[in-house]
Amino acid sequence: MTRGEQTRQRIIQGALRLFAEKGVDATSIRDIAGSAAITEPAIYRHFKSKEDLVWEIFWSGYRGFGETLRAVEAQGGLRERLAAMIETICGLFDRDEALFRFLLLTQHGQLGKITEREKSPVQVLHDQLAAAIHGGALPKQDAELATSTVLGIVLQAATFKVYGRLGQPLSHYATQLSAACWAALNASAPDVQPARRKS
Amino acid sequence: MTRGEQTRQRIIQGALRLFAEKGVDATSIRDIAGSAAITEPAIYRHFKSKEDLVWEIFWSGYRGFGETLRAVEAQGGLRERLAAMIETICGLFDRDEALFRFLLLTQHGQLGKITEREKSPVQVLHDQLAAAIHGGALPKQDAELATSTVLGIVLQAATFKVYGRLGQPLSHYATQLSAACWAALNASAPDVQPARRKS
Amino acid sequence: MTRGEQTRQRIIQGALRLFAEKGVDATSIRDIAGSAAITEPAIYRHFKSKEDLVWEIFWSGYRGFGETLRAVEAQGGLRERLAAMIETICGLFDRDEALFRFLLLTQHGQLGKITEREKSPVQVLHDQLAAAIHGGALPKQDAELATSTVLGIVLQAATFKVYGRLGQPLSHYATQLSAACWAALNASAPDVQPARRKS
Amino acid sequence: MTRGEQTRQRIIQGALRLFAEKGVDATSIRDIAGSAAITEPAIYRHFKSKEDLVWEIFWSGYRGFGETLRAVEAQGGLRERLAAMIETICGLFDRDEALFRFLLLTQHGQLGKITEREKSPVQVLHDQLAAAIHGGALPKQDAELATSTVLGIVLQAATFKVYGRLGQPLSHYATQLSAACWAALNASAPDVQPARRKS
DNA sequence: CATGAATGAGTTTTCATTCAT
DNA sequence: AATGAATGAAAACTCATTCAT
Repeated sequence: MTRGEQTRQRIIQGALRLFAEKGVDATSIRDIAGSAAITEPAIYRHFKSKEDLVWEIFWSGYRGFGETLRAVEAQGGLRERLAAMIETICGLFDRDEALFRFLLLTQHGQLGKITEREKSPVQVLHDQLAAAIHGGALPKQDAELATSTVLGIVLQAATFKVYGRLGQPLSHYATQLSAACWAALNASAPDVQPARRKS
Repeated sequence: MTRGEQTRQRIIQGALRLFAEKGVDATSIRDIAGSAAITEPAIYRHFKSKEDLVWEIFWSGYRGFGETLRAVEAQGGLRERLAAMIETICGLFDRDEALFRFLLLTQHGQLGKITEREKSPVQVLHDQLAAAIHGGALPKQDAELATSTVLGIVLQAATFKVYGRLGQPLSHYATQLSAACWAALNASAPDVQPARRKS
Repeated sequence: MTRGEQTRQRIIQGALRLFAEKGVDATSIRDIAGSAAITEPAIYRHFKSKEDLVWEIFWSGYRGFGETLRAVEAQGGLRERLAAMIETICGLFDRDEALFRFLLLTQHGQLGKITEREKSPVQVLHDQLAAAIHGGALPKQDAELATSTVLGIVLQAATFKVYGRLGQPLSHYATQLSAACWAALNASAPDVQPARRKS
Repeated sequence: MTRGEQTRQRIIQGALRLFAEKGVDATSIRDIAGSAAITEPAIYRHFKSKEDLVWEIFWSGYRGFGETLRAVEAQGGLRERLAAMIETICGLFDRDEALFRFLLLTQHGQLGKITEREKSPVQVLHDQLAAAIHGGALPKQDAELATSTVLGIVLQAATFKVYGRLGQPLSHYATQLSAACWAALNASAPDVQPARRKS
């Protein structure tokens, strides 16, 4: 690894930590330079702009996440694949919480820039579920809503973990999360009237 | 409503829209002043600082949200109350998407400032679920995780809606969402081995 | 004159002096702020950007110059009008050498931005000469070249004055300049072979 | 020509083009390096500093210009020599417009550095005219003003050419320019009252 | 002879905020 | 209740230049 590449990595790691802590906008180039023990202009030898730096970190994480998800063994039933995916996600979270937090925080600003739809983790999940619904492995339902549900169950747990509402590493909850997802995906058609609001 | 109060409302509405669109940090006092058709210093007659403005909008929305949730008729079984809550949340989203987006986006920065734990919407939900688990209306499980699951299912749907992945108003999906939540909360203990990852 | 307008004038005067001395690029906003005894950001209350400031000074001077030229009494023969114009130009130079120098230095960067052709001093001169040529008051010749010649004679004298090659105020040379211009405009067709170069 | 010398020439040519286009201050070392297809520090192997590079290009052009002018055959009458000089200048312009533009633009900043007065093109012209005035070949007049007039007529034509106000190569206008110069130099004493300005 | 990496000083510009009116 | 003018601090970024290799 060249000296330049080392510096680049230090910038990325420092930036990632700061972004996860304070958010992108609240992190200045000066902060990042400090965290990588270089001067501010040195950053511009490695990244064209702050925006570029953010995007590079975001996309490499997001795409890497999607690729890891896609690499989950395709054999076994959907139930098993789902469990594997969720376990994978939990593992990624536990291994690099800063990256995860950054992705969660930053998605709103960056999602619009993605053109390559196929490599996004959301899309990987969606395609699996859509295929299962189409193939009869899951009850007929809106594939987008199904994706949202699984994603929500897992990501909200990650968020709770970040805020300290969950005490164990996320992986500890993986089986419970996948059971919850599986149940939600197989929920029978609703037959209940919601209670009325007061007043 | 006095003239001052009218201005104050214009500031809040303008700020809310901008915050939801671009985020708090990317919105300047100048932007807000422009959106309320006043000058920048005039804002300081109504709010002590930008931080104060953000907090005031956040907290009134967050608390109002919690109160609305708590106002859901306490009678009826948990299933019905849950359905009512979810329908309420979906309704709030559809009625004021900007506020909802703002709350979602901003929670990370503001949640730490909340001292009054009991009024938060998360807490309302948590308390209901914890009581149900304790009372046997739901299987034994971690109440925090249960809260996370319900919250995740609903909020992720809202997020999907924001990104245009769901076509209908959120209320349209309310019954499906509460069915999914109910199923997830009643998921039987897991008995499946996840598939192994490739390589 | 309001306080703001006073500041604006101080900025313009300071900037003009610095621009004439060192050129636009070599003059920083900090320099200008210093010369107007205010802080740097205060400039931005009066001008949108440095570019805007430069343009505003340039165009108001350039246009004012054109207007003054156009205001020269239209009666009298061309000879008299030309003399009056040249005297006017010399007077303007002597009255505000910094402005003149700035216009001379800066034209290369700004001339392209001019849309309103009619108010430019060059155009005023051109139109007069073109009319005279067309009307027979001057021998048939390229009007652009005629304009260039008159302009060159006068502006180069101004340049020489700036560099200290001419000792008197420019006005002192006005009659000589206009005699030279008149002669040049009436030059008979050339009948001379240029000498050959050595080697 | 060694490789080093080739690089040096590429730097000079690239810099010259950029300087003529955007001006010296607006051209960065990075721009120049790019235009010569080398890296920035490589420039410092050939020139001590940016200032040095500018000066070297300026002075070699300016001096070469003076020398070329001085090389014009000394025999023949003044009229012929003047015509030859002007034709030479026009030729130089047409052959290397970038150099000419650069000299015109940059003179203001560099002229002060010239110590060797005698080789400058302005001085060559001045000396010829001064001798002619002194020897009676031209009417008595201020030699500086005479120099200014000839210079102005020619250089303004070059400027008009640069701005596209003249359509032909400059050489095409050479005879007309020298006729104009000759006439201007022989202008009889003025005997006209300038018209009065309006109001 | 040339490069990759870095730097100190500086650039223009924006920010949240204050003050006199 | 609101404005015009101003400010201190900081933002992102560029510049000419140097140094080790």
